[in-house]
Amino acid sequence: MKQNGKINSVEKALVVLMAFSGEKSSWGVRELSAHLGFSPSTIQRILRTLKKYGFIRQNPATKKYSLGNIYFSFLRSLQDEYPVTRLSIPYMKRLLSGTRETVHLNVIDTDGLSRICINSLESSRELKASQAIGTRAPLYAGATSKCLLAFSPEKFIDNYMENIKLSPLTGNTIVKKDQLLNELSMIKKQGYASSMAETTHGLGALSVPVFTFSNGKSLLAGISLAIPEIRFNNDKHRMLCIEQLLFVSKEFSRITA
Amino acid sequence: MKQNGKINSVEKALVVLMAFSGEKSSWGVRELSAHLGFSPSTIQRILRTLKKYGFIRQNPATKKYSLGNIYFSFLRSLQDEYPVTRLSIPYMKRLLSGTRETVHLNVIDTDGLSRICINSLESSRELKASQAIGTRAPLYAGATSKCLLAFSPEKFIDNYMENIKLSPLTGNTIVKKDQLLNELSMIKKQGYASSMAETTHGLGALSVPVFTFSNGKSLLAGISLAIPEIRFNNDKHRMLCIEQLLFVSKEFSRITA
DNA sequence: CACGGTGTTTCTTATTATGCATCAGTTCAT
DNA sequence: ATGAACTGATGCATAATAAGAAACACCGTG
Repeated sequence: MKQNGKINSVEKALVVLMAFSGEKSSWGVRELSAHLGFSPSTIQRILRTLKKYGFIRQNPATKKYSLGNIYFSFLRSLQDEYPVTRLSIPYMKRLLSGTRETVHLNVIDTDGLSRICINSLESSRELKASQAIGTRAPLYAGATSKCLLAFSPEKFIDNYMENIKLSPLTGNTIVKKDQLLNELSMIKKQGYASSMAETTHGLGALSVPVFTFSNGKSLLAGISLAIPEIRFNNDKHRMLCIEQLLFVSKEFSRITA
Repeated sequence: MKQNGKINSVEKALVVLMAFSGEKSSWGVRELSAHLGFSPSTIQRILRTLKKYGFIRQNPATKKYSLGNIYFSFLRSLQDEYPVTRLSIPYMKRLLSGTRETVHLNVIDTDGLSRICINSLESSRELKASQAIGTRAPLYAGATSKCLLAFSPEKFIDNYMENIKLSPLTGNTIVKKDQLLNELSMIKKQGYASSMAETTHGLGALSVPVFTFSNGKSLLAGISLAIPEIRFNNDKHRMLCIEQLLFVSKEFSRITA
């Protein structure tokens, strides 16, 4: 995780901050110093500043640092940023009770290269897919990604396809561009996207788009079901899921029309 | 909002970042410069760096800056920080369906001076209280705050009472320390806290504590119902709410025992 | 009691953040 | 059209400050 190249103090602070978003949520000064390759004194000073503003906290007993409460304040503003989060809640609930599968809401990330999960309702079944808020995946793999891509403006798709390299995440990931383009046009025709184990082994997914019509039709987000393979392969169950998704996709558009 | 006194570059970046968590979620360079009192070039450079790491985004059309998607990644770590978030979900759902009032989960903030809302399920009624995630309130006003304070360790309460000044938020806010102390001991006796319009006009609240027993009994969070005055004054409804809260408080403690 | 481990601080130097002035667009009223 | 008044973005010289080595203070432990 060593950083190389010139990097200014603000960047260092952000890198330090991001270290708390990964697998490890609690760090000591020297530990983090070793991990990031900045000197302990630098790390210590950055941590002190971050602490001062509530971005991280320090356990008084163990002296270790972990994430602070300030992020809860940002969440509220993010929901302003994505009104779709609020609007989609009733539909997601209906899907959860109607299919008993994990429902999640995704948007194309600002980078234009990945989708990011911005809301999730988990199935109450014993065997279920989990899809945590904040999860990212490349925009070419998985039903949700393909769905978002398929219903994006043509020039976005063209630009994306030109610049992307399709590296496989599993054996099922689509790696040929013409195959992906074919899939996209099919998705657009049938109104939903489907995938099996394109990002994660044993996990299938179904996804539909939701639109806004405030100034011209434009894609807001994708609503998806994440379904364990064993249930995904049950044709009757999968059909039921697809039906409900298509219904939600249509209903949602009525609201935002 | 002018900043005075010495402030280093990292601090400036954090102040800039925090400007996006408030009422205004979208800023231009000079606009933010005027608001914070930093020079436009400084603001511009900080914004560029924040953008580079995904903390903020820039609208390509309007050139304005707003919050980025990175915060969703922090959410997962925050849930590690507060396992109570996950644990309390089924109980909160039960309360919502049982009372049809807005349910929210709160913890004492790191500063030891306020409570912060870390989860919320909104009532589906037409007239309802809203309690957004990230909301803060001083630890002396409102049912939730009083509840959290009442069930904190004695030395914490003592220290708090010594240093705090009770400024009224509404006409109903408790401003006398001995009166507050009396309330606290009563809350501890009856197992729940109650308030009417102590922080917001027309809004009542009921709150119970949830504990962990992992190493000695200690307060984890407060679960609360936010209830519009008209329904709060209905004795039968209020009693029902209190009953259900007390039940949840007891049940939760069985889980963490 | 010394050792190895924390987090934290001091101090000097060299790095780098700063703000002025300027550039490069956009918008809008003339 | 044209120019004025915005906007965001940047090059440059200088002054402010971030950085790193080393030391300090503290805490358990062998």
